[in-house]
Amino acid sequence: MIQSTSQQHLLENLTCAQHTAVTHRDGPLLVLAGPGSGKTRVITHRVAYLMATGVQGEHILALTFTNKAAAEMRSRVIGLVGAAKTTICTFHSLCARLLREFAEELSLTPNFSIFDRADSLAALREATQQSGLDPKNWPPAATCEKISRAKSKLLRPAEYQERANDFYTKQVAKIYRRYQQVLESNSALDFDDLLLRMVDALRENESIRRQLAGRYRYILIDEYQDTNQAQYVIGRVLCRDHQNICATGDPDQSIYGWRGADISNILDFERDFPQTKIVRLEQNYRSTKHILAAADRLIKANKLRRDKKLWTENPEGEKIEVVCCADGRAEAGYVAERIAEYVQGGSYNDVAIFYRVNSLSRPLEQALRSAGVPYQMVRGVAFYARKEIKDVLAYLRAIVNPNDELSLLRIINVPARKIGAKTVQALREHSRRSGATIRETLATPGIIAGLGRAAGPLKQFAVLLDELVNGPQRPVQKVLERVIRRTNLEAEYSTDRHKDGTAMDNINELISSAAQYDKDNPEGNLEDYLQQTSLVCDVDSFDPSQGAVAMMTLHAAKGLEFPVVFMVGLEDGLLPHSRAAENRSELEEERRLCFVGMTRAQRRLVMSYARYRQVRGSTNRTVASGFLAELPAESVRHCQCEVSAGTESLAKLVKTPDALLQRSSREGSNRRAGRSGFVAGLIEGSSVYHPRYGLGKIEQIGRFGKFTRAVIDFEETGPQTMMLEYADLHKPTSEM
DNA sequence: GCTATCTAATTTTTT
DNA sequence: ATTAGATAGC
Repeated sequence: MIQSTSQQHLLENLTCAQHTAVTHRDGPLLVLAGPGSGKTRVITHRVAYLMATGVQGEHILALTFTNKAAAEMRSRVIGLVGAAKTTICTFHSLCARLLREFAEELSLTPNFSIFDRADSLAALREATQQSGLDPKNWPPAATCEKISRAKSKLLRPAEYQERANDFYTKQVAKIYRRYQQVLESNSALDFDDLLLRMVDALRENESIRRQLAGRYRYILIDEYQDTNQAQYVIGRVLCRDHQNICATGDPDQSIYGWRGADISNILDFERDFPQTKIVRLEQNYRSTKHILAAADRLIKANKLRRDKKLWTENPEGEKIEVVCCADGRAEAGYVAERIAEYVQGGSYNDVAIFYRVNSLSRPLEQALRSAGVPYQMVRGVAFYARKEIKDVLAYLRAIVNPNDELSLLRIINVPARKIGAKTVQALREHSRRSGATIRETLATPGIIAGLGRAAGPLKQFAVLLDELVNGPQRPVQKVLERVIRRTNLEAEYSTDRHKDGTAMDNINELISSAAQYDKDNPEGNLEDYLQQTSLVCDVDSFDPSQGAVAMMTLHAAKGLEFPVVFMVGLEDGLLPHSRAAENRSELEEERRLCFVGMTRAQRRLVMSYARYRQVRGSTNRTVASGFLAELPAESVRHCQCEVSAGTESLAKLVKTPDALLQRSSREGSNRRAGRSGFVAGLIEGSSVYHPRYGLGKIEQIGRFGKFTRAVIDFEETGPQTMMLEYADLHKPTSEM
């Protein structure tokens, strides 16, 4: 076969197996790719190769699970072929986009809102009450999970109800039905609906299916082991005509079973798609021999799996370190110390810390902060979950989607404009009786006038909304600024004794992200912007170029790699998590999670556990994770973390202060509200030690809003005013 | 209607 | 330990 130079260039430096996967042209292809085996490279080169051999870019669809992965893939494809019209995105954003495109044929309103988890919970609370049940006995969070699982298995309320045998499930079915009505009346879809409605569209509307099958002639799906039933059907139906589906994944890295991911999708791929070409990528280019051998041994303990051999030609490297620490604080201090020592002012990018549950990040944050180690927490959703951000976005949603009552009711009294619960209740009652939306009721002077002293504020609110709706709708940045100014949110958040002023910082951050959006999407509009913000996830916010240590959950770590990895909290009940230890398949998923974490490491891997761990305030004795015992002894070095680092070692330097201050948390950007009131029994005259300013005496101490404000006279620098948070203070140990 | 204080419930992972 | 929701007092 004659190949052009550009094609040859694409195939350079590929191993035999990679070459096969890249050059496979038509028909189903399954790439079983072990960790660090060059999977992303295969996908991107395959896309480029398809294009080099005559496939139009716009006929290629590559689906990922996170926007981050999509962005990464897109930039790598662009690096190979230059600008491409290829669709590379997540399942959810593809569906959101297509549902808007075909809204009319699907009798959907194109400006539908996308409810995130918090919105869904609110809607569920509503649905539970409407079903005559008390949310106390039917917690929305639990119901939400049930419904989500049902949806990911394509079970509608009717089918779910049919299958409900016990009382509890029957009630959930009732709530489920109601919940769908609530979504419907808000013109809203939740995350699962995006997939579900797409499945419906593809199954029931042959013309849409045809169009899309013609548009997307080559389909690539990454992390196939994490697809759920709905995603499986979407992939399968889209390629029915041409069978050009390329799935990549690794059954050993399936960690989303709890979210409805069905591992049998990848295991049964050959059966679903006859004449599948299977390519196995087992050579690892990422990790040292010790790391890979240990991870491989661990995963071999899983019974429900097909064995494969992972191997590498990389050097042997250092042994894995398994560290036993006294408690969580000592563990965090140890990690911080080791990082500082490893990096030595060099590149913090190289280091990552993983944990099973988010709550473990707290002591780590404190330790890193006081050790002066820059860090970055991968928690994108947390930003969009903040009150002030949700408030501003709710205004946008109310503008775009007049049926979105959830958003409307959220902001009807934000900032406070004297429209209280009673008035809202009355308003809803009127709407319910007349069948009109709240928005319409708001525009009916006759009704408003009958609502007593709230009439004025309601009228003003209606006028405000109209103004916003009729104002310019782009660029998004301008719309945001207008909303913030006109609604007085700006005044509310900046001048007000609003916490510590972070609220306005966050809003400003939102505005600059909107500006970025406008830049990236010259054709963008509000709907699209809202869609993007609702579909961001944790990893999306991770920026490896920041020069900071990355901290994230094990789930968020998938797909990433770092030269140095710390895994903390290797304890029974935490890394196999207690909620997952009940049955074999859940335990095996925990083991896969551990496997995923370990295989992120390139050169160094440190796994630690603490003998005592604080859970919800109280300290408990722990047992080391059973997974540690499954690692091969010859690749592991056990060590003991002798003294708790940080606080206690500091204490030894000091004569006898009454309290130790951590480096002030107000300095960093990662602020967290502390506890109110006076702390640690500090009074005027108390002596304190601060890691930066040294010894000092409290001259004045008092309350400042939620915080304690102290003027401290330091021996070195003289008097300083400091805001103290509970989290910043420690009692020195007694034996000094 | 708003605010400050008390209480109960919570924590597995997330598109 | 932290936080959301409930309650009481302004």
